[in-house]
Amino acid sequence: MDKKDIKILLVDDEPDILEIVGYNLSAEGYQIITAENGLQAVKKAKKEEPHLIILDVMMPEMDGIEACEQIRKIPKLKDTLITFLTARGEDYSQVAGFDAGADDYITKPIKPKVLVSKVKALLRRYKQEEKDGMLKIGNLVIDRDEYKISLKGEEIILPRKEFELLSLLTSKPGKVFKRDEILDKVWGNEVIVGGRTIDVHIRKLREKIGDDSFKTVKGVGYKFVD
Amino acid sequence: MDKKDIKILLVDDEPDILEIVGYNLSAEGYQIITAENGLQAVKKAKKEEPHLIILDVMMPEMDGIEACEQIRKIPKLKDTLITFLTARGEDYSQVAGFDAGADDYITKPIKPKVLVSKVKALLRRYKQEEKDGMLKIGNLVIDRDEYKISLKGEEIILPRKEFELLSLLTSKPGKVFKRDEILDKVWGNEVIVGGRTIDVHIRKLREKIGDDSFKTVKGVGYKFVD
DNA sequence: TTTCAATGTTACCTTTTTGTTATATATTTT
DNA sequence: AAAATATATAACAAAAAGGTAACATTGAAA
Repeated sequence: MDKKDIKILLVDDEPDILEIVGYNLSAEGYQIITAENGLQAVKKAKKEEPHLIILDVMMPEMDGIEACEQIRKIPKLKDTLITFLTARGEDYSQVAGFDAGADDYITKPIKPKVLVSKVKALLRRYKQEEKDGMLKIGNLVIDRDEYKISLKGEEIILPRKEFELLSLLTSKPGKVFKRDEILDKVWGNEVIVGGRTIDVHIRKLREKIGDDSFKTVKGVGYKFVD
Repeated sequence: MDKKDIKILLVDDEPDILEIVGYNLSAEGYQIITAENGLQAVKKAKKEEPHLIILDVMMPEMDGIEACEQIRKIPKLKDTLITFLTARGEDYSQVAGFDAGADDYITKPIKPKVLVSKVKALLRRYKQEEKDGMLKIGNLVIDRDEYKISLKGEEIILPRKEFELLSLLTSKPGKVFKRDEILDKVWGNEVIVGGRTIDVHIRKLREKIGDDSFKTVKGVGYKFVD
């Protein structure tokens, strides 16, 4: 993911802080959104789905700790990183913050260089965790990052379409994926392909992975089974 | 199976890790057992037969990989789930881990939320519940996602029309569905089919699911009963 | 009880859907 | 640009599903 695609939500009631922090992070190329209190923060987080939220602990309306807890309750934001801004020495904030589900904290007064490097570090971790695309099903290991699979330890490189098809089907073993759904997810709605295209790709997967792993549900679609 | 009946064996040489991971999993309601090295792990695994083993890769005495291999050799632990704890970026560990028979891995540093959700995901297989498209009626389970049903645990694959007919009738057990209604919902209004079509499909369902489940209401239609 | 319309049953036919192979057309790599 | 690799399609084969006709059976009303 590119830096310019990363959204950071900045929450503080002091405009000065918003500005200085915002400026420094913008300069790094991140997309910045701001909020002035916890309530606003929760709303904006839900709407914008930022990758990282920098939350001041002390704020009117709703403090950072509570905002953090609220945000953590929103399922789609479960992987969002949250870091607190706390005054130095406020030990309590740090502990409470971690309990509330924070990933890091930054102490005031803010030093731009420290801030930027912490943010970078956090997002690096985030990126890496996003890359944990390894999936094991039976004797099949699928590495979504490297576009390769291994079957009983044997590495197999699949062409893109085949890989994506496999990837889709294995994302929910047992579930029947309708032809429409497969076309949509693997080929994209816009592309119009012939009626036998999916079948042919399924056949290739069957050759490589094993016949029994792919079940046809006539009139509906295909499913992957363990 | 209830959460409190699920045993997890935690293996790490660092007490801190044992504590934090143990704490989080206990809080979820799992039974926790610990070991401090591979040797101990193998012994305890044999004795306690845990459902899941969380193994650190790097340990004194016997590392996680070897412990895993040993455990996999014990027949009664064939179905035990094993997940590794590895330092981030240790690609080798991951591959080796899967080869040794691991089911998943968790990267350090450990994020409690990630840990808990991974554990839950792994253990989901022990619990049948938690699926939306599932409908249970007596000894019949209808899985709309997988387009299959199971009768007394026996899996049956139904052709589409039969499945849809069954699906319709079971959507309101006891309710009589008029022939018109059935035609409309299963065949679609546009399609014109002969007068015996529904009957034939009902017959097929009766053959597969059981005669008594489908009652004829003469002059009206059919209903499904428990 | 008899009647008759509604439903059950069977075997068979038709249509639909999928599988398979060969071939054409991109696309990428060298 | 040539070669190698991917992807799509066409055309046919195979299989499964769906539908129907013809007859049997049922059960409620006369």
